[in-house]
Amino acid sequence: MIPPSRDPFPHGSGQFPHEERDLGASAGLLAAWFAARARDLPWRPTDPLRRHPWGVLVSEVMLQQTPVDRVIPAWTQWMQRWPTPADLAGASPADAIRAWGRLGYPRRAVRLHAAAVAITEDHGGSVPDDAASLRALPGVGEYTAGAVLAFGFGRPALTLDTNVRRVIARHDAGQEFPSASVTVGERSRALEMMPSSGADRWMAALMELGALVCTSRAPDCSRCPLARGCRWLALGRPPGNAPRPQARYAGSDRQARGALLAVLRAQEGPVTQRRIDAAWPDAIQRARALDGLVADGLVVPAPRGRWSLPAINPPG
DNA sequence: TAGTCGTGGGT
DNA sequence: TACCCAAGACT
Repeated sequence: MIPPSRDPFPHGSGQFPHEERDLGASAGLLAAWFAARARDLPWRPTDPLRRHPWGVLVSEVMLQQTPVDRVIPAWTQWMQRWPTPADLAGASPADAIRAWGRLGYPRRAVRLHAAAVAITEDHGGSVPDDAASLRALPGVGEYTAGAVLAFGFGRPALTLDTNVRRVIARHDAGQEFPSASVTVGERSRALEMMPSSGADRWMAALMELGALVCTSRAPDCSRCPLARGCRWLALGRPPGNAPRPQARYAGSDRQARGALLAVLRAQEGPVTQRRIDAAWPDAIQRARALDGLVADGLVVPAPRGRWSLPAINPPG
């Protein structure tokens, strides 16, 4: 059940006041803008016949909460080193964690490696092209599965990421921010608006618009191709339900984990407990962080009380 | 569902 | 200086 106050369309789509000019009706304007302004990102092949689902999957996992500018060089090196899922599956998780570098949220590297193993063992080395199989891969949720289907295979799949959801919330619902999580109403309305052909480009264009123009903090409505039909702009851009702020990072377990893992990444072999102890001052928090890293498969115990990145694929 | 999980650049 | 934010997934 959706709390009425969180649903951007509390009266249902049938009574939507601007239904005659929602985003679906502006697809042409959006397509023209995208053709002129889309960034040339390396995982976006200019030739639709040369789609690369593996490259798309790698990019989408890297882009989970990490800005595009930092993903580009990491993705390029990753794809040169592991051009197919089988190539990555043949490497160790430790190699993947080190190649992940400082993209952040390194559990994603472990999951991407595990996904490569699953693709190799269960799907003949080819990225699966159905939603259920994609969702079964480690680290692949609703958004990423849709993105692989749409951008990797050209299928008409929803990619309701934070950008798309923000553009829809503003343009169609007149609200500054979308709700905390995707609602069933959002899915159904987006499906209704999705064009019958070129749905993948429509999703990519909405995403690009949210990333470049309709940004979270400083939207530039003067450069927006959809400004004329934007309900939020027409209402005078009223402030809305701001998303919950992130937890403080300084002094957090996350920072402790990052400090410990940085030591493991920098050294080729196992690391002594002394080196671990020197990486974070608080012993209680340090132990908690190390436990978490082990639980996440980022660190494994080594002989003589030492610690290392997982050099061998875990069983299962 | 709300909390957890990195990192660095922008304001 | 302190936030704020970035193509989410998982529990």
